[in-house]
Amino acid sequence: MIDQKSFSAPLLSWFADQARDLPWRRNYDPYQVWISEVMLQQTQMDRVLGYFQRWIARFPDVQALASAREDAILASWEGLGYYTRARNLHRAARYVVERLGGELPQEHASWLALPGVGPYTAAAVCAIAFNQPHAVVDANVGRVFARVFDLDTPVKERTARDFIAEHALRLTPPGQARHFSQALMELGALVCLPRRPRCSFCPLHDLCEARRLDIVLERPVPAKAVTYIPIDVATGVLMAGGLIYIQKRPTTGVWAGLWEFPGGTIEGAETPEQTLIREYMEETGFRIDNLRKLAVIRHGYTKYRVALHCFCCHLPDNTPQTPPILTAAQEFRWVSPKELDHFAFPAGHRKLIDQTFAGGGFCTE
DNA sequence: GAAGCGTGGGT
DNA sequence: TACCCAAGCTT
Repeated sequence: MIDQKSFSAPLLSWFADQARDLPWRRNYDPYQVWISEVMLQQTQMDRVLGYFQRWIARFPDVQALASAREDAILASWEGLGYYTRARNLHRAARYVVERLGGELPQEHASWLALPGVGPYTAAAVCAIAFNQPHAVVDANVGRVFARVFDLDTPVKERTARDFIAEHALRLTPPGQARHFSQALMELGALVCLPRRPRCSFCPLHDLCEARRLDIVLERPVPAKAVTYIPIDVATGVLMAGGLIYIQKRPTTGVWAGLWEFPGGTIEGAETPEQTLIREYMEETGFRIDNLRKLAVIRHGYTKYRVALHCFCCHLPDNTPQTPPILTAAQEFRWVSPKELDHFAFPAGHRKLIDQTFAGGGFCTE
């Protein structure tokens, strides 16, 4: 079995040389480490950096986050996806301020108790911010270990997970948890890549069993493939008097708490226009007319691949602007095109906004 | 354990 | 184009 020093020494040396200069690595402020870890869940570094800088400027510490409004938090998160993460950050910050005297915990178990903090994030924050030894196992580390130890089952399965966690902890040198845990993830992100591994640059080259057997691309063993479901959806920008109707989604489910234009899935033999008229009636009680096609926007979320059929639409003359019913939203507003920037929208709807109102407003009649 | 929860970039 | 991929958590 590989011993601690022969594994960690070349890895730490590589990390000291190759680690990226990331904002939270300047002083390892626990708040910044926490935010970065949550932002990085299920996404990649390049995508996060801009969001992180804007977030820290706007919510520089846990007190600022706790006292922020949820709409402002979601607006700062718009485009990152998995919006429950942002709502849980808000809940956790309020808990820390109200129950923990505004001090972030330093105990692994206390972190685990915060909303949105699971096994990975609790271990990562304690290792990276406080230099405590924990097994910090993300998808990168899973891939590195699957290759170095030639694991022949998917890394998400129990036996492989337990093996990886056990050895990640065993191989952590005393007093080096901060650097060791990051080095493993950094190696997975920069060298031990999924499809184009750069084995000739790898500090673990001589230890790697998959490399020795020349089966690096066969590790890790893939989990069951996801099947995607194509759907057609209709949505419409309702205009009246230069203002736009928007509504806030429920507190649970997909895009919880985000704002959107009404619409829904095209059923059976419906045309997109028929769907939109039906959905407006079901969701708001508005009887829309004068539909005009704007665009078809393609995007995906979770297991769905969406063709979003977009319209501009209006209300008949003398229609009251308060929706008679509101079955798919917490609240509604009429806003100017400029004000749309202050609300968080799902990515598909934001694309629609960018296309429709680029250059000062097209659909304003 | 499985499913729900987003998004954009790479190949 | 059509996949595949990513520093996970919750229910």
